[in-house]
Amino acid sequence: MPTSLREELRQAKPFGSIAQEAAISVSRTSALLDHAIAEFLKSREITVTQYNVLRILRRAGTDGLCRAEVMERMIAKVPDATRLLDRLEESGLIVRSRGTADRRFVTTRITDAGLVLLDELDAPMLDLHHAHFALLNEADVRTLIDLLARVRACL
Amino acid sequence: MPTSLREELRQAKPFGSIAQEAAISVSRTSALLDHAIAEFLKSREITVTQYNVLRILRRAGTDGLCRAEVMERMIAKVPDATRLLDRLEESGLIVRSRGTADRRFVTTRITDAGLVLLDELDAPMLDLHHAHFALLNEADVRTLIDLLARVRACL
DNA sequence: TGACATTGCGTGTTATAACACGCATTATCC
DNA sequence: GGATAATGCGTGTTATAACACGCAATGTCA
Repeated sequence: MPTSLREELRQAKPFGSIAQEAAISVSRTSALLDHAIAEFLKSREITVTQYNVLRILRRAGTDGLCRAEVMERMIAKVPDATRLLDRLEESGLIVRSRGTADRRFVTTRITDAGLVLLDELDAPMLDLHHAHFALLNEADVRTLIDLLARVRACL
Repeated sequence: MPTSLREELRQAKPFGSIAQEAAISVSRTSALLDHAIAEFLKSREITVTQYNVLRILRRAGTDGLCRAEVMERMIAKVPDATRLLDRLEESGLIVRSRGTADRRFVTTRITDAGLVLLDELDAPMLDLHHAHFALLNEADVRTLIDLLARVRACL
């Protein structure tokens, strides 16, 4: 039997409603998952946000993406995109070049160094993800994914 | 049919594994839920983190809690607790007083102003939570809570 | 009872997030 | 085709997060 959320958060009284408990469950679980990922990525001198940007740019391939396209693919909203990309460029993991057709666009691409870093992280990250969901069988995981998608449908 | 995570994040290729898709689903859903809550609380000049502290202190009652006790009840880890409480004290929503028995402890209590603010927020917050899970019936919500608890069990 | 470790909290500093604004470039409309 | 608006991005500034360190109070043990 897994520990209850009330025990985890040392709550004496029950939640005000089941919807509230569900909302806090999602936040709490996400915080723990993200924290575990962040701790692992810290060993490679990279944040979760930076890691997600690199994954987006690897998917984009040699064409790259402009600033706004990268951001709309992010899991969480990032208002200060410019300086997030600045830091990745300083680290040599991405390069930027102003567009030729429309000079307002700045195309961002992942570098070889960025690709090497991501490739090294792929296996351990998959292991982490599998470990985090090890107590659920595949049907449970699919149910979870489906339920969460239905929550997002009205957001 | 709810939109798929791949569409939301504009991903052409499928996920590397179902565990990865589940992890990203949790993060994405949490980010959207938290963002909606944050936007609402912004109208009352308060952040989600501050709101959670106030709720913890309201539960604690007149005895209050020391800094560390508040933090272990938080949903997400907060390293800079002192100045978070500083800001709440400056806003007049909490008060702090150094302990008499053990002068290392600083007891934090919610003020009347803090209680009034929370009471005003209770109904709209419950409405928000119910709206966010409106597409799920009660059995679905309980399933979601249970699945997430099982994920946290090995974290 | 005095030296040492432990606990709880505050402070200083750096990095990042958040917000508003401004500049350059392109599209639109008369 | 020139004024105006819209778009995409960068910059300046303030607020908050994150990290390491230090101080004061208490516990521990010879």
